[in-house]
Amino acid sequence: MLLTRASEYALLSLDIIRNSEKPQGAEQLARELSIPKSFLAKILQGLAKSNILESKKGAHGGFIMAKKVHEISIAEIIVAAEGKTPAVFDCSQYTDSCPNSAIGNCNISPFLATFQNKIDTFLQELTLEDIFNNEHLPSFSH
Amino acid sequence: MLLTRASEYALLSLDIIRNSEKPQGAEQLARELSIPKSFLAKILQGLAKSNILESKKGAHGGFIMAKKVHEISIAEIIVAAEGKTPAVFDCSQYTDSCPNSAIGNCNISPFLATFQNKIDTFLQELTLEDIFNNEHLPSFSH
DNA sequence: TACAATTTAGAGTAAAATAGTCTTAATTAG
DNA sequence: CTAATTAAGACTATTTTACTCTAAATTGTA
Repeated sequence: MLLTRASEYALLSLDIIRNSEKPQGAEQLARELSIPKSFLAKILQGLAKSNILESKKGAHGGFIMAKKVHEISIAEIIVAAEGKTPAVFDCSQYTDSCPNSAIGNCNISPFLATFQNKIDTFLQELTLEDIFNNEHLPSFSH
Repeated sequence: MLLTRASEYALLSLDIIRNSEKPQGAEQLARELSIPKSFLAKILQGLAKSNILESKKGAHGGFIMAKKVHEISIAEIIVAAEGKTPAVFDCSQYTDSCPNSAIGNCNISPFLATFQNKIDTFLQELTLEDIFNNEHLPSFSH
């Protein structure tokens, strides 16, 4: 799978946070979404580090949006949640077992690069605002 | 990652087989590509079952193309190699831990469906002929 | 000022997926 | 008949995913 639960939880959390006035705590969000609190806390930390969320420590603390929803791309959310760009196939991970030692330069590299680029572009052009407003999802008919 | 080594090995093997007159054996292909023979054999079996390759048993046996390269989509190669369609994120795998028990029907479902459909379409429209001929790779500029 | 509620950081763990291996059986050209 | 090959399926090792746990730092409020 291209995405893991980290991205799922990040997006579901952001959907709640964007609609809240007060800071939302990890525990509260975890309860509302029925997902593990410790795991969610880690993910929210990542979103805060990436300046998608702003965190408030201490009593009545929690997380609020650090930017407006139309200023946040889905790409940056996923990168923050996953800790890396979601890859179609990462040759560089297999440096010592690449057939022909042709990393990034074999016969299937152009295809992989095109495919990866297509995904990157799609995710960069979509904002957090778009995905909760179906009409704004880009069509894929052409 | 969306794809595993199975798809990589399948595509690299098909690139050799499509350019060969004689049936190519698993051992021969594995040597040429410097990849594990037993693993490759499994992948080639899958391609044969999916009617992408034709297998010839016995002495001087091996694999030849079962169809023309322009009749084989990249989608069907990947499905045959991976044993399933490559998924962006498969909710149905988490039936008993879906936040809100809203499988396929939560707030991020429309986004996931659109994303998945985009990938499916891209792979279905590409043929084995296309990917080794860079000029035919669809542009991603628009 | 003390305390309770919170985030932060980092190490640790269990389950699942990936990337293989190995063995035995079936088939077939020569 | 035999050597070369694919087919099938069980098995194993490594890596990734999906968490948990603990201790420390921060901060609003009594």
